[in-house]
Amino acid sequence: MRPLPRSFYDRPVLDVARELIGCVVEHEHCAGVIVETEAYHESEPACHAFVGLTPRTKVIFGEPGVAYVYRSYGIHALLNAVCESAGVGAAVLIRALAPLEGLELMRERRGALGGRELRDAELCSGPGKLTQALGVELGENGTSLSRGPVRIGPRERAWRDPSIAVGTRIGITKAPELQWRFAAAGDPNVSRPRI
DNA sequence: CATGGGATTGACT
DNA sequence: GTCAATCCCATGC
Repeated sequence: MRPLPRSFYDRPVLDVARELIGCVVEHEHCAGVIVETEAYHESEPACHAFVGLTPRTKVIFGEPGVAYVYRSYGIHALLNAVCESAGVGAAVLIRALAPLEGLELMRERRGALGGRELRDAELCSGPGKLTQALGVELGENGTSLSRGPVRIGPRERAWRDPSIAVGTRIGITKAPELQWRFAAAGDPNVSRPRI
C-alpha cells in the first residue's frame, strides 16, 4: 500500500473526514476500509483541543498526518487522524471499518460475545472495537500515519466516489447539533445509531 | 493532592 | 430501555 501523504491531512478537517471514507487502515497484518468518521476542531467544545495546548492535546495541535490515540472511558483506545496545519487543533475520529484482511486475527483480538464468535460486521463496527480488532494501543499516539505502525492508504477502485451519509456526532454532550459525522450509506459496518 | 468527567461497550431488566 | 467498568488527565484547592 502506498500511504496517503501528509498533504492529504493538511486541509480543512471536514474535507478530510469526508474523503477518508473508503480509505484503507492497516496495522499488524490487519486492514479495513473506513466506513465512518467524525470531525473535531478546536473551535467547538466537543474537541479535546478546545481547552488549548496541554500535555494531552499536544499531538492534536501538532503535525497533520499523525495518529492521535487516547483512552476513552478508561477502557477503549480511540484512533484519530490529526488534520490541518501544525498549530491548529483538528482531528478525524475513525469510527468504523469494513474488515478487509486479517479477519481471523481480528476475531481473536475481539474475543467471543456471549460464547459466540463475532460476525464480520461486528468486528470493527465502533471506534473502540476497531482499535481492539487491529491491535492499536495508546503507545501509537503521535506516530505517523504514512510511516506506521498504523498506516492509511487511498481508496481502492471499488470505493471511488462512495455515497456518503451525513449526521450528528455520537456520544458527545457539547455541540451536539453539528452535522460532522460521515458514513458510507447503507454499509453494515457503520456503528449504531445509523445515519 | 483529590475529584470528576468522558469522542464506549456489553450485560442485564 | 438502564447501568457499571476503568483510567487518563484537566481542574481546583
